[in-house]
Amino acid sequence: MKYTITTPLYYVNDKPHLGSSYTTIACDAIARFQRLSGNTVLFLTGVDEHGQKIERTAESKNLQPQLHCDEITKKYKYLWDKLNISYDRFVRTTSEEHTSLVHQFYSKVLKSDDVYMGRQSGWYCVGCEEYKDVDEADKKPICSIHKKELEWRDEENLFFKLSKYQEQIEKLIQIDGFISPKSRKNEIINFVSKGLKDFSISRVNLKWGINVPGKTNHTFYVWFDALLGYISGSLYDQNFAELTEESLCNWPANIHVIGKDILRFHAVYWPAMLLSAGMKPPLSVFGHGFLTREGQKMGKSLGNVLDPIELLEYGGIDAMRWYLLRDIEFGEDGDFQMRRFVDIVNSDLSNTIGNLLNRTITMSKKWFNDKIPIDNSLVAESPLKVQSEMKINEYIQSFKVSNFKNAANAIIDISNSANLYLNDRAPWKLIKDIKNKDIVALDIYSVLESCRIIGILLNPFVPNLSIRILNQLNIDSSTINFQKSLHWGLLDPDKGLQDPSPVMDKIEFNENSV
RNA sequence: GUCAGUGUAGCUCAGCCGGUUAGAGCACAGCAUUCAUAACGCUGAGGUCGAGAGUUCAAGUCUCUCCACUGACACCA
Repeated sequence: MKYTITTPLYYVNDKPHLGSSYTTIACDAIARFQRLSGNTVLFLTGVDEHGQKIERTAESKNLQPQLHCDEITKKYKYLWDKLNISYDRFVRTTSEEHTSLVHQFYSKVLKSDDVYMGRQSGWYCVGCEEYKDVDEADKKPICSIHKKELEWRDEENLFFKLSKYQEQIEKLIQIDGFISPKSRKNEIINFVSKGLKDFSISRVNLKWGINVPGKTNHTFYVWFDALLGYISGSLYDQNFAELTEESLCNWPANIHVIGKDILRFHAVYWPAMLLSAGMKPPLSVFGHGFLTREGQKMGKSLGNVLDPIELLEYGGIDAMRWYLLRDIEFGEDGDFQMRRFVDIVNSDLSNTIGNLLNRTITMSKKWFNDKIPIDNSLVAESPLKVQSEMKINEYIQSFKVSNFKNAANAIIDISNSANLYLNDRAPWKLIKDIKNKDIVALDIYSVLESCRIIGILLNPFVPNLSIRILNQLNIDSSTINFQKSLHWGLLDPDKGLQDPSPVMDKIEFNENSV
C-alpha cells in the first residue's frame, strides 16, 4: 500500500521555530510507523517562499527575495537533518518545476470555468496578507494583530468559484476521519454551512510570486501557489513537471498534517481547487494544536521563544522527540515546561526503559555468558508475552489515529511490566541455587524479548534510541518491520549481546539552560 | 458581541448513562535494595473536582448564573 503524508510547506518569513519542529516530528513518526507497517511512503515537506511579507522581509534585510529564501530554507533543511526527519521530498515553491505545475493546474481550473475577474477593495494588512473588516468611520485603521496601519487597496483580482463546490465540500467534510480532531471538524462544518464565498487567487502589483499566464502584473495569491506544492512534491520525476494522473505518485495524500490555524485552507479551499482541476482531494487533514511555554504564548515581544536548536543541544534529539510526542495530546494545545521535559524524559527513557535493558543484559552476561540456554517450547509461556501482545495492539491502534500519547504509553506499560516481572521473580536470588538455572534463563529471555519489542516500538518515536537499544541486543535495526518483528520469541539466544552501557543519559535540570 | 470547547492533586491528564472513603503517571517523602543509570520495587503525603445557586434520597458527573483560558465567526505561513 502507498501512503503519502505531508507537513505544511513552511513560510520562510523567519527561521524554523518549535512549532514547525513539532509538526515535522509528528509527521516523521507517522512516516516511520507507516514504513514499518509495510507501506510505501512518500513523506513530503518543504517551504512556501512567495508573498508580499517575504518580499518586504527581504527588502528590510537588504536582500534579494530569492537569497533571503535560500538562507531560510537552508536553516529548515539543517534542522530537519538534526532532528533525523526522514522526508523523501523537499518542495520549494520557487523552483521552476513548481512554477510550471502551477501554470498547468491553473489552466485546468480555467477549463472548468472556475475563474473570473472580480474586484476587491478594503483595508489590507501586509503582515496578515489579508483584508480586514474595520469600522467605516476609522480613517486610519490599525491591524489589531500587527499594530500597524492598514493600507487601502482597491484592485482587480482573479477569483476562484469556491461557491460552486458548496455541496461537494459539505459531503467531503462529513466523511468520518476526513478532519481531525473532531472538535475542529465541527468548526469547519459550521463554517461551510454558512455558505462558501469565492476567494481571490491573484494579487496585483506584487512581484514576488508566480505570474498568472495572460495577466501581466498579476501574481498568484500565496495560498493558491503554496497548496500546489503538495502536487509538485508528488511528481514521480521532480525535474519533469507534467500534470497528468500518471505523472504523480502516491496521490491523493493520505494525510496533511498542519497547525490548526490553516485548517480551513486544507479542508475546504484545497479540496475544492483539486476538484476543479479534476483531481482527487486528500483523504484526511489533521490540525494539531499550538505550543505555549511555561503557560505563556511564545513570541518575540515576550522574548520567550524556545529555539529548537537550543533545545536540541540541551536535551538531545531523543529527548526532544519523545517529550513532544509522548506528553502533548496531539490535536490539543500543549504547554512546554522545562521541568516536565526533564522529568518525563529521564523517567521514561533513562529509568524505566534504559535501566531495564541495562539490568537485564548485565544479568544475562553475568550468569549465562550471552548464551541463554532456553527451552524453546517454553518461550511462549511467558506472562510477559500475553501482555506485550495486548500492548502492541494498543500501540498500533493508537498510532493509526495519530494518538502518539497512547502509543507511547503502551511502550511504557510493557517496560513497567518487565521491570515488575524481574522484581517478582528475583532471578538474582534464584540463581544462587544452580538447580534454578533453567528457570532463570527463561525469565531473563522473556525480559530481553520485552526489550526487543520495546526497541522496535520506539523506532517511530525516537529512531536513534531505538537503534541503540537494538544494537545492544545484536539486532540489525535496518531489517525490522512490524509484521515480522513483533512476534514473541524471535530473539536468538545464541547470538549474544553487546556489553551493557546506558542507552540514555539523564538530562540534568537547569532552569536557565535554554 | 455571537457560537463552541476547556477548567479535577505541584505537573500532565482519566473519571461512561449521577450512587460507597475522587483515580493514574510524573514530581515529592519514607522503607527496602543491587541484577541495574542514587535506577527497579513497596508505602505514604498531596484535591472544599474554577465560583455560586438549583434539581435529587444522592452531583466532579444534570440545570442556571458568573469567572478564567482556548477556538470559530472568510481569504493569518
